[in-house]
Formats: sequence, C-alpha cells, structure tokens
Amino acid sequence: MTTTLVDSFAAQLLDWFDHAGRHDLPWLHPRTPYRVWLSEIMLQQTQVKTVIPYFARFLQAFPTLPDLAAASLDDVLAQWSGLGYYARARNLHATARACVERHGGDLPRDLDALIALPGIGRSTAGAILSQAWGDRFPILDGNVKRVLARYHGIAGWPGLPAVEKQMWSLAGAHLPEARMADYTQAQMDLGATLCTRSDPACMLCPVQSGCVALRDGRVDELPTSKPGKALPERTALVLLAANAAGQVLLQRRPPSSIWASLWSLPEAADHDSARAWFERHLAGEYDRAEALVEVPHVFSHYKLRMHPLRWRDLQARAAVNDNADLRWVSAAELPQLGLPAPIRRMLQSL
DNA sequence: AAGTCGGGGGC
DNA sequence: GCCCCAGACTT
Repeated sequence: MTTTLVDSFAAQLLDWFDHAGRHDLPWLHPRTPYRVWLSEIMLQQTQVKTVIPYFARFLQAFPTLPDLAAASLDDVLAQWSGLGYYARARNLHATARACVERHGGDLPRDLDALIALPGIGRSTAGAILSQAWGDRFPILDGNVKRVLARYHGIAGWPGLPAVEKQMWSLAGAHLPEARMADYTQAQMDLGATLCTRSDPACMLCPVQSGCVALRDGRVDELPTSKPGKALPERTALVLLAANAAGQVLLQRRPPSSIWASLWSLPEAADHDSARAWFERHLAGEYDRAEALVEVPHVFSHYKLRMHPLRWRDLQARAAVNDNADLRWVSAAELPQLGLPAPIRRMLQSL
C-alpha cells in the first residue's frame, strides 16, 4: 500500500510548504493528538474558515479529552450547534469516553484501533497518526482527491469506489520517508490555496512539472464532478407556542435522522396532526394560530419548507411537565442549547 | 453503489 | 441554482 513511487512529488510539495504553506492554523499550535483529532472531525465536509471559531470555543469548554468524556452530550451538542452533521458531535463524545475506558484517556496510536472508534474513518485516522505522531499513513480527503485527479489525469467522479481505490494507492505511493506531519498539512494547503476547484493557480504550483491535467489542458474538467440529481422537497408545520412569560415550547428531536437529539420546535406534517399535537400538549385554540412567513432550508439531500404557526399566551397541559423531551425556554437560555441553525435564527428573529 | 447526515461559501 | 467543502456510516 505504501510502496514508494520514485518521483519528486513529496519533495517538491514540502519545499513549497516551508515558504508558502498555512502555518498559522490554530490546531497546529500546539499540534497535540487531541487537538488534531478535534480539528479533523470538525473539518469533515466543513471549510477552515467556518471551523476556526468553533474550534476555539470547543477547546475552551473541553480543554482535554477527559474533560470532553466527562461532559454531558447536551453540553457537547450545544457547543456544536450550527456546525452541522451532528453525528460528528455524538461520535466525538462517544470516542472520548471510549478512549478513557479503553485507552487510558488518550487516542490510540494505531490505525485499526482509531478506525474502530466512532467518527474516524481511514482518512481521518491517517491524518491523526501522521500529524500527531509523524507516522507514515496517507490521507484522502477532498483536497487530495482533487490534486491527485489532476496530477495523474484521473477521470471519473472521486466518490466512485473504483476511483477512490486507485487514489488511495497513489496517495500511499507518494508518501515521503520523513516529515509526515508537514506532508499531510502540505497536501491540504496545496488543495485549499492553489489547486482549488475553480481557477487554480497552476503557475504557482510546486508540482506543475509533473501534472498530467496541466500538460493536457484538462485542469478545468478534473476532478469529474458528481452526477447531479434533483432535490426532493418536503414541507412541515413548525409550532411556535409561547406562554405568558414569553417562553417558547421546545421539543427534543428523535435520536436518529435529521437534527438527531437537538432541541427544536415541535413539527407536524399537516394541520390534522399539528392540531392533535397541540390539543394534547397545550391549552388554547389551535385555530387562533398566526401563520408566519415560510422558512426554506436546504439540506444536502432535500429541501425543507417550514411553515411556522405562532401562538401567544398559551398554557401547557399537565403532559408537558411530565415529558423530558419538552421544555419552556426563554430567549436567554437559547445560547446554551443545541438548536438547528435555521430554528435558532427563527427564534432570534422574534 | 447509493443514501443519509448540515450549513455555509463560491460562482 | 448548483456544486463543493480536511467524510463517515448505513443499507
């Protein structure tokens, strides 16, 4: 897997990295296993600029891996709120606890042991081992896929298993004998700053002399983009029930599917089920609802049109007080709760 | 091999 | 609007 390909790719990349790489990223100072792991999880499908403020706040709340393990899932989700892909937060928490129980409070320095932990796949495991310890393992994220597709002139969407398999092989073949931490960072810096998706700066590229796509004039068509598909649309009624104190009734979402375990507004597919839910939990007239303007929200795989219904000065029925998944929340409490981003915006705009 | 899982940025 | 982003996991 890590057979050495006799070329200058890694050497040229490292030379470039020394003077042109991003040496100021917060997770590099210091570059500890915990900070590398946390940054890698946050950076999954998420851009650096988005991650930086979350990374700082998260570390302040949970300075060490044992701190994270000792925290409640709710507190972790609150720190994660707005970052998306909330399974990452649940997996992060579960992995912290597993490390305390099985690995002495540290991340294991072993590829298979890392991959066995929730939320860590082959690429993230390679990134952790190479960056935290300098161990010789490849990564294959969006940056590396784009660089390899162009450098080797590989056609086909990189999400296809056959293409991905070929890229893993090439990524392993390019590994240098030393400086693995810098090499891993250098690949991502190259993809993020020069070998960008649109308008790449090929004339500044340290590996332009060996790039097949540049030689053949195919830079703009590689990597092959994902085959498109029309997004399905769904509509939902969201219930915005306020009491006399101005508190809003929130409901914890189910532990699986979208926005799992987050606090959100009660949701119903249609007016019949909305009315039934309302009458079971609240004292008041459903038909006095005020229909607010539609709130559209786009996920990766469907589009959701939310239709908020608002009531004021409602009272709860007894069932609400006995339900651990329902609670009245004041505006001041919102920052401490894990809410989906569009729901948080909706509540803050009131 | 395809679907699920967020939110934001770039064009 | 569409695609992508330091992907992993389930079916």
